[in-house]
Amino acid sequence: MADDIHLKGVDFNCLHCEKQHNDCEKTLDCCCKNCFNDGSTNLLKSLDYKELDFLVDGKQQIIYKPGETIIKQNTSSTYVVCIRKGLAKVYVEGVKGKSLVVRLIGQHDFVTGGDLFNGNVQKFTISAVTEVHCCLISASKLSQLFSENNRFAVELLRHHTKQNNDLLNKLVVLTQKYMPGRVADTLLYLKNHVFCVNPFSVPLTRQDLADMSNMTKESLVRILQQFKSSGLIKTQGSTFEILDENGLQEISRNG
Amino acid sequence: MADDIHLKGVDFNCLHCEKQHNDCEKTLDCCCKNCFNDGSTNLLKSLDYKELDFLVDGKQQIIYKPGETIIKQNTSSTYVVCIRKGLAKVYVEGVKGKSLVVRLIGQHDFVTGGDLFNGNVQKFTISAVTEVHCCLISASKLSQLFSENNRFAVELLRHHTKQNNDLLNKLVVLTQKYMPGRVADTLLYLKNHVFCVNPFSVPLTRQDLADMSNMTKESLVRILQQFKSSGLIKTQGSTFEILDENGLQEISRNG
DNA sequence: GGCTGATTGATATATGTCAATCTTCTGATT
DNA sequence: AATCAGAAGATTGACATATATCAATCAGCC
Repeated sequence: MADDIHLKGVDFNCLHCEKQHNDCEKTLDCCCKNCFNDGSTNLLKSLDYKELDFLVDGKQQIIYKPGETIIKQNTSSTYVVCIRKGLAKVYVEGVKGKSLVVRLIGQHDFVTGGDLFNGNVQKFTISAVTEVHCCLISASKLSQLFSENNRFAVELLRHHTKQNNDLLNKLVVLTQKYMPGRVADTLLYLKNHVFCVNPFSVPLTRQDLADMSNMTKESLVRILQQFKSSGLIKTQGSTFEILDENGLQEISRNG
Repeated sequence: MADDIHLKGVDFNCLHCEKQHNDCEKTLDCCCKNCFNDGSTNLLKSLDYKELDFLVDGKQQIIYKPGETIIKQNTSSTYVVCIRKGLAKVYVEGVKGKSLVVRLIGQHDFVTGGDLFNGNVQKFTISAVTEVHCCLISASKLSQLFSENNRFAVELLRHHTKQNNDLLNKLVVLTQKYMPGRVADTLLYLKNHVFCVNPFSVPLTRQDLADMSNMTKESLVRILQQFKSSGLIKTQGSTFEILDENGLQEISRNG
């Protein structure tokens, strides 16, 4: 989720805000061109400035309050969402009222999938955990770029492929590991892929963490207590500290 | 998996076999141009003959015996596989020796995903259930087509999006439904998406069916017995007949 | 006839459910 | 700013149950 980007070309004033481009690049906070940077795929790098301008022209910048729904499962949407600020959860509303949190998205994450090119409905819900500033970009603009720049199409396919692989992995983790292994995976995911610092503060409820690990909140709490008394982690309210990452990885491996 | 296709253009002799094009189209058995027909996305239809020729030129046609591995998880591969004949299973080799069958592929199915554009390794294994005739096509050819034909890139993205949605659905089914619901889903999948006839013969072991439903073979057998005595299905060895599809769907819904 | 796979049964266990208590946060009131 | 009340979330415990495991028998098939 956090990755430095290198814009090609010379310095210029950002067309979408009053700052200098250098400021935009530094803060990664305002200029929407920075939205198209995904830690793993970096969709941005295959587009030049002209193409970026085309893409971000007419985008909508929206602010959501904690708890608000950004995209609702089973409604159709032809937007690509990219997060400028804040944390949101992507989850599937399953059977018997249960939810399954598939991933967390934060600054510069990019969400396609669901509908987009399918004409069907979204297969997941995205809702704001903290206040979220994000941009909505029309999907049709993406496809228009494909013929001009086939590297961009390949990047987008890469992005989808990665999501696919992540889902396959989640499928195995959630169905074949015991609870301690699943909680260990969730904790390692939070530390290494979402917050990227060690004592980290999680703006999620235990229920959310349980929905990420496919178990009840009671079970999650019990496993956390076990980890605490084994000296693997330290928790204080919503603050978590990983004390023994190797230990957690061991537990993750053994399922 | 079964879908009629309509090739555009006038009749012609197939360039890749000795038959007339009309025969190829009818039997869907020989001409590799028919490989690029996926029941749901129909990748073929966005390509013209020149582009198809480019794509299938230099493809490899291979035959695999039952049980043979076509693509092995954790090895890299830059091929797209399309099945000309036979049945294969796509599965993930998970933890503690467990396998999870993600989907079955048959005639005219198209498998991307895994590596392809990622430079990484495949995240799943494909192995032949019956004798499989398939074509391997170099992935780099696909990306070369993107700039000439952006509809093709969109179709490929659709294909990926559909796979993504299927995986999300499988995630919910396997984690949130009880065993009867999961077995019902597996049976309905076999009848409606794989074999498409009612009394159907399944060349899979009970272990395979259990791996599709995320349970042990013993549990699977027990559920099947329950379904039999409830009059929902009839089984005789590897032959299954769905007697009460609505009943199965009801069980699927209630988890 | 022996091997592989299918079925059935008895038992163990991981995990969920339900209920009670405890903690933390929030927001209104003074 | 301090206090308090209420609510929402977190934790703990006792119990229920879905599902796996292990072992034995049965059936089909080169």
